[in-house]
Amino acid sequence: MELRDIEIFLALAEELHFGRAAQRLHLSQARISQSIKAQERYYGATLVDRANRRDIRLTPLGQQLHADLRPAHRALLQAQERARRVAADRSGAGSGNTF
Amino acid sequence: MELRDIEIFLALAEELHFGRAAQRLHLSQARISQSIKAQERYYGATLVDRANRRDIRLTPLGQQLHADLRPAHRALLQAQERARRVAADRSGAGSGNTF
DNA sequence: AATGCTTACGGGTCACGTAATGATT
DNA sequence: AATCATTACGTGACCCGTAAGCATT
Repeated sequence: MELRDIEIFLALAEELHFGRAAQRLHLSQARISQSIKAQERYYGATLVDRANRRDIRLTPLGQQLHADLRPAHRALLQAQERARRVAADRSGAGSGNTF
Repeated sequence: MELRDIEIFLALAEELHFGRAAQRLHLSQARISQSIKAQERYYGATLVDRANRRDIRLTPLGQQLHADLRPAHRALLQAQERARRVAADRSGAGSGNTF
């Protein structure tokens, strides 16, 4: 269970469509399916209800997971982005040297 | 940059010692070094100050990153754990069936 | 038959350990 | 020389795409 899988789940949860989730992440449809399947094994329950082929839906567990995971993932990205920005500022402009 | 790297950084930030961080995660010392080096490339700055061999220290950027990353990572783990718990409850006890 | 998810299969990448090297006390 | 971090190198694992399969409209 790595960050990439979490991003795949979040994309699917928001697109509610394997193909569009794949497009959004520049991945194959198969990869989305593989990852979701693995995550469902990991959690021990289905996250996505594939009843209709027209539009899939999240199970209650999937909805809960999405609600919990999204802000946490966002916070993680922001922490990284902030660090990169600070690093760029330090090395680029500033007082003229690095220490 | 995946979850495992973040965990390695967090362990090192708290242990302030490559060997102990390795023990804590059941990894080799070399792996810690490799991962931290990769992350420093990723962020474009040093995160750890290796001045003294006795005890290493986080750079200011490293401290900031740790402060930001730790709660985000914690939230992520909790989201996963909560989902697993719910899944276990649903399949185990309950009203007697799954739908 | 067209659309869309899944399964099978193969390859390139990389996480990781072991071993060797380097630096500091 | 003992301790601790880094570098070199090889291997097993897994991410991912392509292709084939299966189900629904």
